[in-house]
Amino acid sequence: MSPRVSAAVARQTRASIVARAVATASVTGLEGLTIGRLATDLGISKSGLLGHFGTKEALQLAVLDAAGEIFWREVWEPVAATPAGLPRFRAVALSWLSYLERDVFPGGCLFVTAAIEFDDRPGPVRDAVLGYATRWQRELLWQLHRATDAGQLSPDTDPEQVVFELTGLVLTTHQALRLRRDPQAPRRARQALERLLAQAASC
Amino acid sequence: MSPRVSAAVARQTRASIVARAVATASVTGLEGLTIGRLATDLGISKSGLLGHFGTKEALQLAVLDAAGEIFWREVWEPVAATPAGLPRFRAVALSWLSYLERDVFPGGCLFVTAAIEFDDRPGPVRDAVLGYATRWQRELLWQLHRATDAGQLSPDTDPEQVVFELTGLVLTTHQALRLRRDPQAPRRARQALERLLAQAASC
DNA sequence: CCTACCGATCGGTAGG
DNA sequence: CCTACCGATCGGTAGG
Repeated sequence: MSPRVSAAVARQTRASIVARAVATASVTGLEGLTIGRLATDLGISKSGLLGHFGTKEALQLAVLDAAGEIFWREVWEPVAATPAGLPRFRAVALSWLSYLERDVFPGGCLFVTAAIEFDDRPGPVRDAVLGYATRWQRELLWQLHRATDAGQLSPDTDPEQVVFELTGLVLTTHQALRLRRDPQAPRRARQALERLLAQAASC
Repeated sequence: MSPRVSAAVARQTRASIVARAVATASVTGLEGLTIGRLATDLGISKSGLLGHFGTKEALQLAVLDAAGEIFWREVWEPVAATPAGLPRFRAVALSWLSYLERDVFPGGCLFVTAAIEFDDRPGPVRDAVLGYATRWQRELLWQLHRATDAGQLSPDTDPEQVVFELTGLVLTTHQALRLRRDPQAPRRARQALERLLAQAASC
């Protein structure tokens, strides 16, 4: 028996579901996603939609996966050619802030939202969110280690401290842009970033 | 005819509902609150609970109000006697971090959660969250202005920048404590705070 | 990918 | 007339 639609069409349908779900979840959160609403938006049935994932949790994991790919493409890839070490770290940090400014997701960064939503809910979604955050942090730490190895930053620099503070600048920028609608935030963040790097260069 | 229960008992019932809702909402978010679940937890009926507020939105606003009082009591009051200006600003900042560390709410700071949850949902709840955030920011700005007036910080200091960065330290500490379960976060935040203040003192 | 349902629960309101 | 609650149910929707 052949399936009613080809595997290629099914893949395309699944991709369109995930794309729509990523946009929706950035506004409502991953828990705020509902199968029925999403199906109606896409003009398909609930069961037709759910058939691609099995459970709502599997859909949430697929959304995180797709959001991760978008994040990588929008933040990392534009600066991947920058020389490794301090130049690349600065470029990535600025790219991260630019990504917030460009409203890549309609409701702000999906990972910022998901981290708050699932920090107290053990399970595969929390594990996935933590996994993405950890991998991103490791990427940043790696560039900082290369920067200290190359003498671009002081050997006294604590890379974890720098990443901790950069994450704070991103989170406060996110809040200022989305809650306060304050367009000055990225400028403030860039200013703080330069002080942070200057400090790390010469302490 | 007299009411079946006294106004005093009613007030007490309402207070116990709000207290429970604050704790629940810090974990599930303000939208994750449900009348039925809350009523069951408290051993009362849904309609008995809802009679105190009228709508779920009114309950959410009551929860924010109660959380604001707790925040004020836990963060501001312990340091209210500190001399105004820089000493009080530093004390408040440390108190804010200590409040995160002490797990005053079981699911982390309710305002951090609510800000993410409602930043894209216009309405009275968003307005209230923004209002609390703005008042808190003004309180911090006021101490910084007194600090510059008293010569405790350089006249070149940009108070809004300092509050922006302090907020970032609080948010990254919140994420590190709750998502990563990293107990080192408050120490990192205090370290960054001292550098931030030292910079503002002598630029 | 559909229609047709399930057990349950949603926010909110009826009369008593 | 008021309040604070009850058991039951309103119209709809949840995940499956």
